[in-house]
Amino acid sequence: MEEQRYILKNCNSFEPVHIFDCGQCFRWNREEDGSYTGIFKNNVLNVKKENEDIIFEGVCDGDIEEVCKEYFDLNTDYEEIKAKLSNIDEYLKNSIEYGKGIRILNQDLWETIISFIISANNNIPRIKGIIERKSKKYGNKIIYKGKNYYTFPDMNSLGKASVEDLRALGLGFRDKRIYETTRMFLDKEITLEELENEKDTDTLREKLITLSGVGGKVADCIMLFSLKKFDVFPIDVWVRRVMNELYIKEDDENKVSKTLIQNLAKEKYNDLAGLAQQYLFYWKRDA
DNA sequence: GCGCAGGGGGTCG
DNA sequence: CGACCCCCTGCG
Repeated sequence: MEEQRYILKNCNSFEPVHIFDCGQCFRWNREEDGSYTGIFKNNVLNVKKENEDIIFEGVCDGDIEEVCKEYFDLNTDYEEIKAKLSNIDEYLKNSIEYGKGIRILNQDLWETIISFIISANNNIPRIKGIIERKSKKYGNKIIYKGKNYYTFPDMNSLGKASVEDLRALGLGFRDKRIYETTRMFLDKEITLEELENEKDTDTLREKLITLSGVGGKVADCIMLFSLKKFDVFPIDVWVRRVMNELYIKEDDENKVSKTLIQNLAKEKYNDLAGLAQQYLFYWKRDA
Protein backbone atom coordinates (compact mmCIF):
# COMPACT_ATOMS: atom_id res chain seq x y z
CA MET A 1 0.00 0.00 0.00
CA GLU A 2 1.11 3.50 -0.77
CA GLU A 3 1.79 6.05 1.90
CA GLN A 4 -0.69 8.90 2.14
CA ARG A 5 -0.91 12.17 3.99
CA TYR A 6 -3.73 14.40 5.15
CA ILE A 7 -3.58 17.66 7.06
CA LEU A 8 -6.44 18.91 9.18
CA LYS A 9 -6.45 22.64 9.83
CA ASN A 10 -8.17 24.85 12.37
CA CYS A 11 -9.52 22.07 14.53
CA ASN A 12 -9.90 23.28 18.09
CA SER A 13 -10.94 19.94 19.49
CA PHE A 14 -8.11 17.60 18.62
CA GLU A 15 -5.28 16.72 20.98
CA PRO A 16 -3.63 13.37 20.22
CA VAL A 17 -2.69 12.78 23.86
CA HIS A 18 -6.26 13.39 25.01
CA ILE A 19 -7.75 11.16 22.35
CA PHE A 20 -5.39 8.24 22.77
CA ASP A 21 -5.07 8.38 26.53
CA CYS A 22 -8.66 8.84 27.61
CA GLY A 23 -9.16 5.12 27.84
CA GLN A 24 -11.11 4.31 24.71
CA CYS A 25 -8.41 2.52 22.70
CA PHE A 26 -5.49 0.17 23.23
CA ARG A 27 -3.50 0.16 20.04
CA TRP A 28 -1.98 3.64 19.83
CA ASN A 29 1.54 4.24 21.06
CA ARG A 30 3.49 7.39 21.65
CA GLU A 31 6.61 7.94 19.55
CA GLU A 32 9.71 9.76 20.67
CA ASP A 33 8.71 12.91 18.79
CA GLY A 34 5.39 13.05 20.63
CA SER A 35 3.33 11.78 17.73
CA TYR A 36 1.23 8.62 17.98
CA THR A 37 1.19 5.57 15.76
CA GLY A 38 -1.65 3.12 15.73
CA ILE A 39 -3.42 0.46 13.76
CA PHE A 40 -7.14 0.14 13.13
CA LYS A 41 -8.92 -2.03 10.58
CA ASN A 42 -6.36 -2.25 7.72
CA ASN A 43 -4.83 1.15 8.33
CA VAL A 44 -1.58 2.12 10.00
CA LEU A 45 -1.41 5.80 10.83
CA ASN A 46 0.87 8.28 12.50
CA VAL A 47 -0.81 11.34 14.00
CA LYS A 48 1.09 14.46 14.90
CA LYS A 49 0.08 17.90 16.04
CA GLU A 50 2.24 20.71 14.69
CA ASN A 51 1.22 24.19 15.74
CA GLU A 52 -2.50 24.08 15.05
CA ASP A 53 -2.34 21.50 12.30
CA ILE A 54 -3.04 17.83 12.68
CA ILE A 55 -0.92 15.76 10.33
CA PHE A 56 -2.05 12.26 9.46
CA GLU A 57 0.40 10.01 7.65
CA GLY A 58 0.37 6.35 6.87
CA VAL A 59 -0.90 3.48 4.82
CA CYS A 60 -4.64 3.35 4.39
CA ASP A 61 -7.23 1.01 3.05
CA GLY A 62 -8.86 3.72 0.93
CA ASP A 63 -8.54 7.49 0.84
CA ILE A 64 -6.81 8.77 3.96
CA GLU A 65 -9.05 11.81 4.33
CA GLU A 66 -12.19 9.68 4.30
CA VAL A 67 -10.65 7.14 6.65
CA CYS A 68 -9.68 9.85 9.12
CA LYS A 69 -13.00 11.67 8.95
CA GLU A 70 -14.77 8.48 9.85
CA TYR A 71 -12.39 7.16 12.51
CA PHE A 72 -11.69 10.46 14.26
CA ASP A 73 -15.32 11.54 14.17
CA LEU A 74 -14.42 14.71 12.31
CA ASN A 75 -17.98 15.45 11.26
CA THR A 76 -19.15 15.87 14.84
CA ASP A 77 -18.96 19.38 16.27
CA TYR A 78 -17.13 18.98 19.59
CA GLU A 79 -17.09 22.73 20.18
CA GLU A 80 -20.85 22.63 20.43
CA ILE A 81 -20.82 19.59 22.70
CA LYS A 82 -18.23 21.16 24.99
CA ALA A 83 -20.18 24.40 25.16
CA LYS A 84 -23.32 22.55 26.21
CA LEU A 85 -21.54 20.45 28.82
CA SER A 86 -19.56 23.40 30.18
CA ASN A 87 -22.82 25.10 31.04
CA ILE A 88 -23.89 22.27 33.33
CA ASP A 89 -21.53 23.05 36.19
CA GLU A 90 -18.03 24.16 37.14
CA TYR A 91 -16.74 20.61 37.56
CA LEU A 92 -17.52 19.72 34.01
CA LYS A 93 -16.25 23.03 32.77
CA ASN A 94 -12.89 22.40 34.44
CA SER A 95 -12.58 18.83 33.27
CA ILE A 96 -13.36 19.91 29.72
CA GLU A 97 -10.63 22.52 29.87
CA TYR A 98 -8.30 19.76 31.00
CA GLY A 99 -9.25 17.36 28.24
CA LYS A 100 -10.38 19.84 25.59
CA GLY A 101 -9.01 17.77 22.72
CA ILE A 102 -10.87 14.55 23.44
CA ARG A 103 -12.82 12.96 20.61
CA ILE A 104 -14.67 9.67 20.63
CA LEU A 105 -13.16 7.41 18.01
CA ASN A 106 -15.37 5.45 15.70
CA GLN A 107 -13.88 2.05 16.40
CA ASP A 108 -14.52 -1.29 14.78
CA LEU A 109 -17.31 -3.13 16.57
CA TRP A 110 -15.69 -6.55 16.62
CA GLU A 111 -12.38 -5.19 17.91
CA THR A 112 -14.14 -3.19 20.58
CA ILE A 113 -16.18 -6.13 21.81
CA ILE A 114 -13.15 -8.40 22.17
CA SER A 115 -10.88 -5.68 23.57
CA PHE A 116 -13.27 -4.70 26.32
CA ILE A 117 -13.95 -8.30 27.30
CA ILE A 118 -10.18 -8.48 27.82
CA SER A 119 -10.28 -5.29 29.89
CA ALA A 120 -12.29 -6.88 32.73
CA ASN A 121 -10.43 -6.82 36.06
CA ASN A 122 -7.25 -6.04 34.16
CA ASN A 123 -4.78 -3.20 33.78
CA ILE A 124 -3.95 -1.20 30.67
CA PRO A 125 -0.34 -2.34 30.04
CA ARG A 126 -1.43 -5.95 30.25
CA ILE A 127 -4.51 -5.40 28.08
CA LYS A 128 -2.32 -3.82 25.41
CA GLY A 129 0.15 -6.69 25.63
CA ILE A 130 -2.54 -9.32 25.20
CA ILE A 131 -4.02 -7.54 22.19
CA GLU A 132 -0.60 -7.18 20.56
CA ARG A 133 0.24 -10.86 21.04
CA LYS A 134 -3.15 -11.90 19.76
CA SER A 135 -2.89 -9.66 16.68
CA LYS A 136 0.61 -10.88 15.92
CA LYS A 137 -0.53 -14.48 16.04
CA TYR A 138 -3.93 -14.22 14.31
CA GLY A 139 -3.92 -10.90 12.43
CA ASN A 140 -2.37 -9.80 9.14
CA LYS A 141 0.94 -8.07 8.83
CA ILE A 142 1.19 -4.53 7.46
CA ILE A 143 4.57 -2.93 6.97
CA TYR A 144 4.91 0.81 7.52
CA LYS A 145 8.27 2.59 7.50
CA GLY A 146 10.09 -0.68 7.88
CA LYS A 147 8.17 -1.77 10.96
CA ASN A 148 5.67 -4.58 11.26
CA TYR A 149 2.13 -3.94 12.42
CA TYR A 150 -0.60 -6.52 12.84
CA THR A 151 -4.29 -6.03 12.21
CA PHE A 152 -6.81 -7.01 14.85
CA PRO A 153 -7.84 -10.58 13.98
CA ASP A 154 -11.30 -10.97 12.50
CA MET A 155 -13.71 -13.52 13.92
CA ASN A 156 -12.77 -16.24 11.42
CA SER A 157 -9.10 -16.01 12.30
CA LEU A 158 -9.78 -15.85 16.01
CA GLY A 159 -12.17 -18.75 15.61
CA LYS A 160 -9.21 -20.98 14.80
CA ALA A 161 -7.86 -20.54 18.32
CA SER A 162 -8.69 -23.11 20.98
CA VAL A 163 -9.24 -22.13 24.60
CA GLU A 164 -5.70 -23.36 25.29
CA ASP A 165 -4.30 -21.27 22.44
CA LEU A 166 -5.95 -18.23 23.93
CA ARG A 167 -4.72 -19.02 27.41
CA ALA A 168 -1.18 -19.12 26.00
CA LEU A 169 -1.53 -15.46 25.01
CA GLY A 170 -1.84 -14.52 28.67
CA LEU A 171 -5.59 -14.01 28.67
CA GLY A 172 -6.09 -15.76 31.99
CA PHE A 173 -9.67 -16.55 32.90
CA ARG A 174 -10.87 -14.45 29.95
CA ASP A 175 -9.82 -17.19 27.51
CA LYS A 176 -13.13 -19.02 27.78
CA ARG A 177 -15.12 -15.80 27.42
CA ILE A 178 -13.33 -14.80 24.21
CA TYR A 179 -13.73 -18.30 22.88
CA GLU A 180 -17.44 -18.47 23.63
CA THR A 181 -18.21 -15.01 22.30
CA THR A 182 -16.33 -15.74 19.08
CA ARG A 183 -18.31 -18.97 18.71
CA MET A 184 -21.60 -17.15 19.19
CA PHE A 185 -20.79 -14.89 16.25
CA LEU A 186 -19.45 -17.69 14.06
CA ASP A 187 -22.55 -19.76 14.76
CA LYS A 188 -24.68 -16.69 13.92
CA GLU A 189 -26.48 -16.75 17.23
CA ILE A 190 -25.87 -13.02 17.05
CA THR A 191 -24.46 -10.81 14.28
CA LEU A 192 -22.47 -7.59 14.13
CA GLU A 193 -25.05 -6.23 11.66
CA GLU A 194 -27.97 -6.62 14.03
CA LEU A 195 -25.98 -4.84 16.74
CA GLU A 196 -25.01 -2.03 14.37
CA ASN A 197 -28.59 -1.62 13.22
CA GLU A 198 -30.20 -1.63 16.66
CA LYS A 199 -31.32 1.91 17.37
CA ASP A 200 -32.70 1.46 20.86
CA THR A 201 -30.00 1.73 23.51
CA ASP A 202 -31.69 -0.52 26.07
CA THR A 203 -32.40 -3.29 23.57
CA LEU A 204 -28.83 -3.03 22.35
CA ARG A 205 -27.47 -3.37 25.87
CA GLU A 206 -29.61 -6.47 26.46
CA LYS A 207 -28.24 -8.05 23.31
CA LEU A 208 -24.65 -7.25 24.19
CA ILE A 209 -25.00 -8.67 27.67
CA THR A 210 -25.88 -12.07 26.23
CA LEU A 211 -22.24 -12.30 25.09
CA SER A 212 -19.86 -14.17 27.37
CA GLY A 213 -17.71 -11.74 29.32
CA VAL A 214 -19.93 -8.74 28.60
CA GLY A 215 -21.66 -7.20 31.59
CA GLY A 216 -23.10 -3.74 32.02
CA LYS A 217 -19.88 -1.78 32.07
CA VAL A 218 -18.32 -3.51 29.07
CA ALA A 219 -21.59 -3.20 27.14
CA ASP A 220 -21.63 0.54 27.77
CA CYS A 221 -18.04 0.89 26.59
CA ILE A 222 -18.84 -1.00 23.40
CA MET A 223 -21.85 1.23 22.74
CA LEU A 224 -19.98 4.46 23.42
CA PHE A 225 -16.72 3.61 21.66
CA SER A 226 -17.96 1.88 18.56
CA LEU A 227 -21.67 2.45 18.17
CA LYS A 228 -21.88 6.19 18.79
CA LYS A 229 -24.28 5.91 21.72
CA PHE A 230 -23.29 9.17 23.39
CA ASP A 231 -25.99 8.82 26.03
CA VAL A 232 -24.54 5.79 27.84
CA PHE A 233 -22.43 6.26 30.95
CA PRO A 234 -19.90 3.48 31.62
CA ILE A 235 -19.15 3.26 35.34
CA ASP A 236 -15.74 2.02 36.35
CA VAL A 237 -13.81 2.64 39.58
CA TRP A 238 -12.60 6.06 38.43
CA VAL A 239 -15.98 7.32 37.36
CA ARG A 240 -17.56 6.05 40.55
CA ARG A 241 -14.88 7.87 42.51
CA VAL A 242 -15.25 11.17 40.69
CA MET A 243 -19.06 11.14 40.78
CA ASN A 244 -19.02 10.41 44.50
CA GLU A 245 -16.47 13.11 45.23
CA LEU A 246 -18.24 15.77 43.21
CA TYR A 247 -21.90 15.15 43.84
CA ILE A 248 -22.77 12.31 46.17
CA LYS A 249 -20.19 12.65 48.93
CA GLU A 250 -20.68 9.27 50.56
CA ASP A 251 -17.88 8.26 52.97
CA ASP A 252 -17.38 4.91 51.32
CA GLU A 253 -17.65 5.25 47.56
CA ASN A 254 -18.13 1.52 47.19
CA LYS A 255 -21.47 1.82 48.92
CA VAL A 256 -22.80 4.08 46.19
CA SER A 257 -25.04 2.05 43.92
CA LYS A 258 -24.57 1.97 40.17
CA THR A 259 -28.21 2.86 39.69
CA LEU A 260 -27.81 6.04 41.70
CA ILE A 261 -24.86 7.11 39.57
CA GLN A 262 -26.68 6.18 36.35
CA ASN A 263 -29.69 8.25 37.32
CA LEU A 264 -27.57 11.19 38.33
CA ALA A 265 -25.68 11.09 35.04
CA LYS A 266 -28.89 10.87 33.08
CA GLU A 267 -30.41 13.76 34.98
CA LYS A 268 -27.36 16.02 34.68
CA TYR A 269 -25.89 15.15 31.31
CA ASN A 270 -28.78 13.53 29.49
CA ASP A 271 -27.90 12.58 25.91
CA LEU A 272 -24.28 13.65 26.34
CA ALA A 273 -23.55 11.49 29.39
CA GLY A 274 -20.94 9.44 27.55
CA LEU A 275 -18.97 12.53 26.61
CA ALA A 276 -19.19 13.86 30.15
CA GLN A 277 -17.88 10.50 31.34
CA GLN A 278 -14.83 10.81 29.08
CA TYR A 279 -13.90 14.30 30.26
CA LEU A 280 -14.40 13.42 33.93
CA PHE A 281 -12.54 10.13 33.59
CA TYR A 282 -9.56 11.72 31.85
CA TRP A 283 -9.40 14.55 34.33
CA LYS A 284 -9.73 12.39 37.44
CA ARG A 285 -7.44 9.57 36.42
CA ASP A 286 -4.71 11.98 35.39
CA ALA A 287 -4.98 14.15 38.48
C1' DG B 1 18.88 -5.25 42.27
C1' DC B 2 15.58 -8.91 43.16
C1' DG B 3 11.78 -11.01 45.32
C1' DC B 4 7.29 -10.75 46.89
C1' DA B 5 2.64 -8.96 47.86
C1' DG B 6 -1.04 -6.16 46.24
C1' DG B 7 -4.32 -5.07 42.96
C1' DG B 8 -6.23 -4.00 38.47
C1' DG B 9 -11.08 0.12 33.29
C1' DG B 10 -15.57 -6.54 35.90
C1' DT B 11 -18.08 -10.83 35.15
C1' DC B 12 -20.05 -15.01 36.59
C1' DG B 13 -22.00 -18.57 39.49
C1' DC C 1 -20.67 -11.63 47.37
C1' DG C 2 -16.26 -14.12 46.50
C1' DA C 3 -13.21 -16.15 43.25
C1' DC C 4 -10.80 -15.43 39.15
C1' DC C 5 -5.52 -15.69 35.62
C1' DC C 6 -1.63 -13.14 35.21
C1' DC C 7 1.42 -9.35 34.95
C1' DC C 8 2.67 -4.95 36.18
C1' DT C 9 4.00 -2.04 39.76
C1' DG C 10 5.92 -0.64 43.97
C1' DC C 11 7.92 -1.33 48.17
C1' DG C 12 11.11 -4.06 51.36
